Amino acid sequence: MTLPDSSRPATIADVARTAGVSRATVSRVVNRHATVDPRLAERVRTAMSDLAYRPSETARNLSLGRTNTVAVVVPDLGNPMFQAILQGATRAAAADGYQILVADTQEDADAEMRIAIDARRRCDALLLCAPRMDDDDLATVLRQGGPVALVNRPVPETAVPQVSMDYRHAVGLVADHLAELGHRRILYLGGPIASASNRLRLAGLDDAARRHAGMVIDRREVGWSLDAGWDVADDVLSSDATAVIAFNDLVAIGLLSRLDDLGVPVPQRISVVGVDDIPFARFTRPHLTTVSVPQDRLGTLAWEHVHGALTGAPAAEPVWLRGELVRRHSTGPAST
Amino acid sequence: MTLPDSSRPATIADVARTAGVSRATVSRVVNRHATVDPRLAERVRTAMSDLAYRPSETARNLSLGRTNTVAVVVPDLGNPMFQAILQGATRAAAADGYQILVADTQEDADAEMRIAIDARRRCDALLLCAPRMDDDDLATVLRQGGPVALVNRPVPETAVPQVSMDYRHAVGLVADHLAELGHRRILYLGGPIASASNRLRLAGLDDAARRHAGMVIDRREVGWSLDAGWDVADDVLSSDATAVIAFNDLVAIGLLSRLDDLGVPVPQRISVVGVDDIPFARFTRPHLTTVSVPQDRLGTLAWEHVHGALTGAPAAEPVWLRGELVRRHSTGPAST
DNA sequence: ACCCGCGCAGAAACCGGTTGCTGGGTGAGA
DNA sequence: TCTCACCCAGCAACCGGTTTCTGCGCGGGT
Repeated sequence: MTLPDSSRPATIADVARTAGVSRATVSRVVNRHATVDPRLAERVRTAMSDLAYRPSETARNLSLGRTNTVAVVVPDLGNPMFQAILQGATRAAAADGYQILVADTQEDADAEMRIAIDARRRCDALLLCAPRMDDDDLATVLRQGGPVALVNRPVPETAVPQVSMDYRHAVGLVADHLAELGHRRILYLGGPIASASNRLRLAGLDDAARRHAGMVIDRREVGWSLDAGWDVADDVLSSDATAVIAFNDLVAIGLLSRLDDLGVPVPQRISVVGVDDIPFARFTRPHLTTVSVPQDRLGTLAWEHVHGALTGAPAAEPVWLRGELVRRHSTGPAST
Repeated sequence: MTLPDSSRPATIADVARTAGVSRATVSRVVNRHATVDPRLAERVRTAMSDLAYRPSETARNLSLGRTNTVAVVVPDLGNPMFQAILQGATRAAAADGYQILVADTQEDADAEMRIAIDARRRCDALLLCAPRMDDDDLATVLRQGGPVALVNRPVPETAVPQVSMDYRHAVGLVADHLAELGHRRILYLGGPIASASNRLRLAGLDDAARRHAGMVIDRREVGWSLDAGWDVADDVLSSDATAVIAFNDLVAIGLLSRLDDLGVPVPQRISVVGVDDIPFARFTRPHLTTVSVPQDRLGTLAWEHVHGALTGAPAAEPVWLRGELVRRHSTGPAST
């Protein structure tokens, strides 16, 4: 009997030879298939541990036509929103025995399709987070086949699983809150114009303007980051708005910080409200009024949809998640 | 000629049959190997695009014995530190044509070894971030073979690539800064006692106490989160410390927020300093004095080490990254 | 005693690529 | 014109598993 070279990882053939059985039998023992004679099984097991045998994932991927891996494609790994989704998806997938391949498109809408298709080829399914690509490209990706779930990118077809935050509703909540406090001149600091979630927010603002007579909502496009909020502070002060709705908590926090530096009292002079309720929102000065957005739920739900599709469950209906207003201290009665 | 079933993705055999050549030739065309007759190559290329052929990654993984994928194992995907490392590694790896498989051990030191070995089996290399496992388990993982890089977990063997933040040095910087401001009674709010980076900080504190006559550094174990900082505020105030060194910026920010709520003036009554210089540190009230830690550089460097190992470069020496003091407004002269 | 059926293990095909080796065809040189 | 060499494409083996199918052996029933 030729001893297997100990420098090379043991293969199923090594185990079979050592145990004096066929590869098929080793495979059956490993996968607890069918019935194998207990004594044979025992011989196989000792051979496996003697050789420190670990089945090759690569080989079984090919043989089974399945990788137990799912790709998550995000526009920017530095964005807390996508970090939360990634975390939710990773943990949920791990509980079902799946691994996550992560791809960061770095906000490049053109590269996005290529990256998504590439990632898809090594994985059983695809989780697209707020894809920036246009509808045509998205359709191309969907046509590649294999289960795909969309997060925060609603599309008309209901056949593809989708999970989205209802930002339209969320923005409505904060607008109503501000209206109740007597605000009529409101400034919206928008995020990436191309993003679907920004369009939803804009729709929510339109709804609100319709609901509340006399409400005027001016708009600026600033971005989604702390710095964006900081940079826009002077602009905000030179407007006649009594309240600001920020694209998200990051923008709101950046703005709050700058206003504080300038000695502007919030909410007495101006009210500021965010969206997302990220952990930091509770630790600002003043504490930020915002809308809770269960971001990790987005990831978890998206995983459940994909997992359902992988296990042959019927296609799930699109899901819209709604947040709740979190009243803290950055909003107050209108100053005039 | 039997038409390939269009519902099933085309394989290399389908392309070969359609183009009237052997699979070997198709493979050579795809990989631009050797010289292929231009007319044949053209026939193959049209066949490929007709059939929308995409080579199976799974199959080439098996054939080439390589997956072009690297596993990143982190204790907690919710921790900004690891998010930054992951981002750095992902982008650097993508630039070299590699993908990242991410695994979250959820701070479970026992499961960590299993997760790491599992992830390793599907990947070409392993990036372990601040592993919580003990030295024996770590040695077991390293013994599995394949390139491994350690981030923020120094080990004596220099053979294994490692990249670590020099928290010992960082803590020394803030301690010196506080000493200069006249502080002698200092409170350290420590993180997870098991973590290597906490031990480094403790060593840094010992160094500092030795350097500065009369300096007394008391210690509390509180954790690493915003809430941890918030919860410990009363305890801090009841101590006689004039300055606090927080485990990281999160703890510092949580503490600052609570102190602000309590009306405690910072830095007049007490100085607070963090470590990491996360983006939020610039937006607190008062702006947080801290030590810059290029967290994404950790990820980038770790990738470079792993990539070097994968391409047969000689083992790189362990790297220690040093930060710089970032003076902002949460520190001031000692109050007594 | 003979036959049938069943249970278990192995032979072999398969997953979809890559690659060493071989042989045929062509061109050049003598 | 004959020979030799070289270039290119195909055959077949291989990567390391899984699974179908087959055949052997044993037990029970008549």
